[in-house]
Amino acid sequence: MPSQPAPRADKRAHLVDTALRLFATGGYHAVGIDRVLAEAGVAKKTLYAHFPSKNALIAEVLRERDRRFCASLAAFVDRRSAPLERLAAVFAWHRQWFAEPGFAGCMFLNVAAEFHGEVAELQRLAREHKKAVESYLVGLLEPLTGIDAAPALAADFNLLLDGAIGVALVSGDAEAAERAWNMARRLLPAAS
Amino acid sequence: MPSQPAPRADKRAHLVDTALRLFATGGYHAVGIDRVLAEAGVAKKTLYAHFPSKNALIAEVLRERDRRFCASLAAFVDRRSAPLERLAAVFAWHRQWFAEPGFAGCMFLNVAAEFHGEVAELQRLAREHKKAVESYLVGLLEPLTGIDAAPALAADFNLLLDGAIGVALVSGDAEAAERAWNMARRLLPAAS
DNA sequence: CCGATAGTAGACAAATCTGTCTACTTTACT
DNA sequence: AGTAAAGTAGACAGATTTGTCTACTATCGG
Repeated sequence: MPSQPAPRADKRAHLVDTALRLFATGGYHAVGIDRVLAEAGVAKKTLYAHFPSKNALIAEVLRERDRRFCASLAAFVDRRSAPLERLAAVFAWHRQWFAEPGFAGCMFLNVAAEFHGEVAELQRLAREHKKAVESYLVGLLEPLTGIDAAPALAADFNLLLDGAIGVALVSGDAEAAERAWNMARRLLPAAS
Repeated sequence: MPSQPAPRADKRAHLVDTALRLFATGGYHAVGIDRVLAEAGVAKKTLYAHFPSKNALIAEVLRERDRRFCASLAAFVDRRSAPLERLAAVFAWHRQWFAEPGFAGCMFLNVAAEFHGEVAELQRLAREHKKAVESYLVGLLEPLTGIDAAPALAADFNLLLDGAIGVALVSGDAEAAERAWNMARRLLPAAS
């Protein structure tokens, strides 16, 4: 079998990894292609061999960010077994995230803020990510609230998480995650 | 009396007004100085006679946005007299805002997302705006919850509003404001 | 009426941005 | 070993960015 016809695909991953880090902490417009290339140690031609444009790179960065976000969150949650603790872990995970040194908000909220509407693909990726988080919350809520009440509460909790992100971004206060969790607990039907 | 030594100060206001509109719907990096000047019908030299840099213009835009935001919200709230209705009006005002055609999120959250940390002045203005909103919420909550419980609930409600802004921005759903208000009601100590 | 002030129009500088292209080098599979 | 794919370095084009500067014009107070 011909195995891989494109064996140099690790450069692409490194490029996306570097771009992810720089865009996350520096913003999409403020960080230029040349900066990403210099930091990654990759030639400009290689970038445009893998992606047709900067926006296409940003789109791939968002897809990668979504993968890492979901994987990291799920791993953190799966260290707990009790349903209420698993739900609490979502907020605790956010709290850790906010306290990271280079925290600069949610890449999906930020992309919506910077490109809002102009680039439909990026807007779509942002919407899909938030939808994925909400669906994940539904699964965590079902054991606690039953299958009927879970979707509405998941939307509520999703809003709480976005609110915590906004507060943490502007005020720099990682405790926003705890504030959101305290509100979430009070909104649960009949738990401690 | 010498009345006004600088009678041509209305150009400045027009400049800020145009910049406010364009930055709000187009983003800070994406909208260039030339675009603002063309739209305002003002010469470049006039801009730099009033402001030392683009960032200084952005700072003034944020100050103006804070003034208008607070004035518009207060006027909307003051049409009600019952404390609970006045509080509900805050969320209803946000709902109207989200449904406006060019809605593109909160200019203060967005400035934090685009410049996060680099430009200390802009970050400070964002933080102060959110603090002002929270203080306003304290005043609305005191008649409902007493003077002791109000500050903590105001911080909670502020987080709810930021969450609604985030959800509305990404999903385009103005109903996020109602969702936030329904959560807020459930968090009030002893109201309907 | 006249001079100072504030404005316009727009050229210009210097940097920076995305994206293309040429020439050379490394890598890997057969 | 040799060939084809993939990467590097970097010049280059063309547009766009912020900010400065020159020359001209309108307006207003005294």
